[in-house]
Amino acid sequence: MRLGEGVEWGLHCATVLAMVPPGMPIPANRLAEFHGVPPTYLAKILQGMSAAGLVEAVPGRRGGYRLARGISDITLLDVVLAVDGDEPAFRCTEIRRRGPSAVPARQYTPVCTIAAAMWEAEEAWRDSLRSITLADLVGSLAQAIPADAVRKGVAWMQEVLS
Amino acid sequence: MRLGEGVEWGLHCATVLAMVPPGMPIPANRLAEFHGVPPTYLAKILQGMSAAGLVEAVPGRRGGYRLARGISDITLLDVVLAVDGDEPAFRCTEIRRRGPSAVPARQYTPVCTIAAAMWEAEEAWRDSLRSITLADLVGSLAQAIPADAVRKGVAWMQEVLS
DNA sequence: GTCCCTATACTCGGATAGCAAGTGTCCGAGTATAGGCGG
DNA sequence: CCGCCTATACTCGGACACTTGCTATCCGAGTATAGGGAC
Repeated sequence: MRLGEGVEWGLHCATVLAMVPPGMPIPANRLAEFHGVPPTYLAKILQGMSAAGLVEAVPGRRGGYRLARGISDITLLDVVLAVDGDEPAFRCTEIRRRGPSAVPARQYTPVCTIAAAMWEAEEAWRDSLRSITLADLVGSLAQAIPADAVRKGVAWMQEVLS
Repeated sequence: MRLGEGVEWGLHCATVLAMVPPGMPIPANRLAEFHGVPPTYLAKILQGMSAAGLVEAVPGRRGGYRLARGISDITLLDVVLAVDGDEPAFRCTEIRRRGPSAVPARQYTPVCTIAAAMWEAEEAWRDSLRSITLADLVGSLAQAIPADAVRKGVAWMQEVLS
């Protein structure tokens, strides 16, 4: 199982957007520089988050991206699904109905037992991600980020957005 | 997030191996026919399960694959990790240490807060899969599989393995 | 001094290549079996 | 009739193509801003 590389970027960008003054848009270019990632590809990630209604794009000169909802109304699951897609990880192709033991379709249970177990596990994963909001993350990070890093980050932001 | 196609096949094969008389080897070719999947690719999947110590390969004429452990000692997580690999889905590339806010490495917490949250969710997923054994699956399937399908499957097995 | 207009520079958005990994396939090495042969 | 030997057919295992989707990039459409000019 593999999660796209962009998920990490999307999460970090959402965190940054949750830390700056609310309503203040930040260009994708600046977010890319801030994280040291390819600007053009990060733009694609942010487009996905915009399409999912997580962030809203502000066009024009002083434009950029800003959160579309409050930091308590955005969960980690929202970001992950927006970036990576909301298709289930386990794909059931109903192979139980194929081969020499196949019987008419109406005799089968609606969902395959194996698939049910796999999807239940996925639901546990989703529940865990759903239980953490950007607000929680900001709270934890306030303790975790080195003071010097905060200082340098704030200074850089104020400089490039002047 | 996407799980490989072979995971489904591996799970169904493990289930079949858990239902036949213990110690009885079944060739990969028969398992492929039984499930209606490409034989050559399924062989690759079973090789992975063999390398992981889940099933053991019996060479020679009446050979095939059989479970290497009791059906109560094999969990869904074992099968999934054997087929799909045990790398974590979320890959942290430590982008927090890059860009203009970077500070010396010793000032950072050992693990990124975001990565910790993601990995905790993965652990919930693993816990859910770990809690279900092949024995549990066999018990559930005994109720779920149509009686006609069982009859046809057993008859086919006895015929091709004669 | 104030208002309006225009040109600009910057932003997002979608369409376009490159590449790695999953998907699918093949052939060779090895072994238990089945049959035949000799005793 | 019994035991041994050989040839066979079947098995797994690893090495080899192909396709999908992730990764990365570019250029065009649209807009808020900044400056200049007119009143």
